[in-house]
Amino acid sequence: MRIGKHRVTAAEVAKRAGVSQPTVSLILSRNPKARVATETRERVLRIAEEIGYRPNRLAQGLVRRRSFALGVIVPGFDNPFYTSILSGAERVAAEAGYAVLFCEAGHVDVLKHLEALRDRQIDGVIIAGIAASTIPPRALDDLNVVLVNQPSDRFPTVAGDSNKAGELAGEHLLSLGHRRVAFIGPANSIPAYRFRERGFVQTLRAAGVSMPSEYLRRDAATIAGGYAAMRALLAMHDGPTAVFCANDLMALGAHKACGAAGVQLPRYISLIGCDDIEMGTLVSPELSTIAVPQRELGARAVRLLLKQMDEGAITPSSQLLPVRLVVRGTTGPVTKRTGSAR
Amino acid sequence: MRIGKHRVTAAEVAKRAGVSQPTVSLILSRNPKARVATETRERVLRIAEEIGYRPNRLAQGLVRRRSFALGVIVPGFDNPFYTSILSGAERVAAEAGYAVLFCEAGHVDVLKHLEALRDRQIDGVIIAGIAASTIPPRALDDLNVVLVNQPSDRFPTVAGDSNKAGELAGEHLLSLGHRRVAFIGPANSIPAYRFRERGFVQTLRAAGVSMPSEYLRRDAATIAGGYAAMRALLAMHDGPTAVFCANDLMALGAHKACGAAGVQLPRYISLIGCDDIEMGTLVSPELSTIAVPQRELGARAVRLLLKQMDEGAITPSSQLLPVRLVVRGTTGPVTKRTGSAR
DNA sequence: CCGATCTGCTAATACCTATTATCACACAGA
DNA sequence: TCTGTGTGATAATAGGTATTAGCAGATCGG
Repeated sequence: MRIGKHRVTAAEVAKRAGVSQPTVSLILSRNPKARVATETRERVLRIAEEIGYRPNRLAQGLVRRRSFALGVIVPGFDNPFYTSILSGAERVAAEAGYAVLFCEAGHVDVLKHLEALRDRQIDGVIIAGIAASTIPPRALDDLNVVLVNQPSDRFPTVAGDSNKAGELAGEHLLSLGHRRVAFIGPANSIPAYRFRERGFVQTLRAAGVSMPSEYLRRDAATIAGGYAAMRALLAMHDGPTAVFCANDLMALGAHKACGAAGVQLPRYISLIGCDDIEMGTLVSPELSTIAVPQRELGARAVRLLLKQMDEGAITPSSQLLPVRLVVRGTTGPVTKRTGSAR
Repeated sequence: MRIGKHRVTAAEVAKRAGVSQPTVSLILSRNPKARVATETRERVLRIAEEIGYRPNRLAQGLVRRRSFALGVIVPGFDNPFYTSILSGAERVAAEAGYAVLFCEAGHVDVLKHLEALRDRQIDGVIIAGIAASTIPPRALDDLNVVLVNQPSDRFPTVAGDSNKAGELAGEHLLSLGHRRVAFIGPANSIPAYRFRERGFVQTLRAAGVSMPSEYLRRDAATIAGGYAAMRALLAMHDGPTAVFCANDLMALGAHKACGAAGVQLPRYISLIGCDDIEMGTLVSPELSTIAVPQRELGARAVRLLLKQMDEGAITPSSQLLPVRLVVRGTTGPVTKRTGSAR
């Protein structure tokens, strides 16, 4: 095993400065209770700087029972939505001197990840895109947790307003005159997707539009899933004139299915997604969607976690971030033809 | 500051088992040199299991001078290429019991990241997408480093065969009859991009095709960069009939620029990228590209790192992974018209 | 001149594990 | 009985920091 060269320790700084190690520690940790002569402080700081002393965070963590590291658990990297969250989280964490231990569920069981994080005396965990209800409650005992995009009465949460997202999508399609409207969502749904669906369906119902059960398609929350679901809708005799997808990835799959079937968007079908990932602007026509502030979700989750740790209180607060309708090219007024354009 | 409940320590296991803490440590760490009575071993293991003992990795790291954590530094998450690498790396690392500290350059300076990793007694670092030559050599002293997608005589590397990628792209375009061929690449280039460019240009030259300097466009390695570069090419009087982009992100930007300008692909222009990210299959026509095994790059980088650490030797080996031409919809035979289709 | 208070620092210890040296003991051989 | 040899455990310590209690000396009030 390769071992790095001799590390500079606080004891070494102490020796050179002619003081004791605790004095160095007191000065470096800027403990306000510490009374240190200005002259001594400056000498120690100078020497520490000179020989490049940096406290060993492992030793620090051991004695302070704090590792200055956070864990972020996401379902996977296939969906840019989560990588953006991660990106936002890492920025804030790094600025605050925290490391981010990143865990992809799916590769390794979530429980294993949680155990590994616990072994590292992790200071807090952010869970995004995984339903907390699927995690045994005691696996999260004594852990600082912040959930992203799902409600909880046990942990603080940061979420985009999923219900509102569904409403906006519904209102938008209704305002364009659509009445035969379908929904494509994932099979075993995490809370955010359920809310999007609910807000959508309720908005339709409030307008007197009901969604037949065969308009409700469930498949994997991936491009392929959206593709398959849209194919099924296109194959119907009385297909919808508009489709709302639970996330942009599925919407892009649906977009592709329309392209493959020669169904023009938005002429024959209006399509709207949710998330606002960059990929949506690459396809033609560009994807209409509901924008969710992904980076901001990650950034706020970390801030909330840090705050929670400092205060020591688990205040199940929940932040709901606003979402925004983004009209691009895949939604348009309903046409007089039948929805099925095959 | 919130502190977790009493942690189960080795000392506690020892007390309950009626042995000393070192005995527990010897048994749990499966030290082969340790001679322990079978009866004692089983008792200790049973009790450890019962009360849920797990060694504190910070304490372990302190004494063993090893943290069982790796750092991965990537330029950012905008490019799925790097998230795939990260994903591959995380899988292998997690299976081997290593944590992945993930660092996004750009947010925080690379040197800051490296210092932070060092403070955590990191066991090794994987650097992807950042030219090692831009990092002060001594910032990497005494660090186990593996570079991804760039050559080095100092560190082991894992890379896709970038030169070959350029050659494949060149051969493909030549075989379709193209002679007016352009290249779009990033401005300040990391090595992989330079090799792609070189392989491409040399292949053309070997076939007697030279690339005029105005066909060589440089811009940011993003969608926007590719878009701008392609716009410039489209605006030319004698534009190219085929374009090779240094990565898929730029190619997708170029794709979009063609769409916006009403230039049909591949009828008026053939377009080929490099990387093979999933987004390439979403656009229509789908993007032809050179596939680089991204997950495999990440996975191998970790394996190489682990091997290097175990052996204690810095053997600057380099693995070159094969790349593959993927013909989709954006490349086709050259037509008789002039390349400029505006 | 004596206790009280303050100042600036250090001794001692905790955090939790891994590792080396050593010890008590039993047993075999001479 | 004494020496030698395993066997199975432990004592002691290291690893690098933070923290609490306390100490020596100075200053001060009475």
